[in-house]
Amino acid sequence: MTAPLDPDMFDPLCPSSAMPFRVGDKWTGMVIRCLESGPRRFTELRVPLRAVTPKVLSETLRAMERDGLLTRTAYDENPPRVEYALTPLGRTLIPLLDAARAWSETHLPHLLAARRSHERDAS
Amino acid sequence: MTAPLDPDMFDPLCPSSAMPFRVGDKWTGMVIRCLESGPRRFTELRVPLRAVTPKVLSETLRAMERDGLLTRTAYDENPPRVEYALTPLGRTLIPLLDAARAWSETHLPHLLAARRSHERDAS
DNA sequence: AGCCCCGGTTACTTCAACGGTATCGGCGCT
DNA sequence: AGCGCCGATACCGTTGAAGTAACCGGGGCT
Repeated sequence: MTAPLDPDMFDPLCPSSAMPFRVGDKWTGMVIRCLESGPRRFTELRVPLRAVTPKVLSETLRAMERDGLLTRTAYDENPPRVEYALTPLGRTLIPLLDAARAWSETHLPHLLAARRSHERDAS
Repeated sequence: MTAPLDPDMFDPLCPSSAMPFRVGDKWTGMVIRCLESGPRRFTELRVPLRAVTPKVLSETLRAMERDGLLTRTAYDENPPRVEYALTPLGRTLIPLLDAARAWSETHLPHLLAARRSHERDAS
């Protein structure tokens, strides 16, 4: 068992939504970050990703499974238990996420400043 | 003047549309690649990006200008001339595009293979 | 009986991105 | 006069991702 996920891992105030790049669908990158440290259950993923409705999360997970980025393992227990785990292929995306994060830390403020100054022009 | 752009720089058969990441809007990454070697005119950009309608291209360019990724310079000549050039900020995205391309060359075939095998399951 | 848990699904709606076609203004060329 | 060039813009339609809200089944607990 790995440590619990921080509910504020993806602060709504985090400007990641303004990042000029994306891995897969809107939430794919965050799912990878959540699974980086080990397999997680559906409900466990919903904690840091509480902004994502179950429908969208399950769509995202099924798309990632289809693309071989993660595996879905259902255990025939009660209550039901399903675990999602990154595949080696999924893990190859982690360096890209790291690069994206590093870019954001360095350059995103410039981009946002440019955007704001254009908003001022328009007003 | 830089060398003319290859009309097949973005082959429609190129699986870039299946890439699991994106920089900005759909065409932002390709615009950066087009401007990497120097400023380009609107019509010049339309050659390799002939799959993009002028409307969408101009939207993309204006969004990038707003975000400080490129500059738009209009010369008061006849016929009109407008040049787009990457800013230093825009150039900082090039290493990310390189990383994305390297990932695709190495791993995209695996992803596409996984996707195809799932299609087989569904059929 | 009634409620909770887990891991979703279903139906409906909203919204922005994307795309297609047509058109514009100013000038020069023939 | 008519056409073409350049760099767009206007109008409209399509698409697909995302969001909202409600619900499901099977078992266990009280």
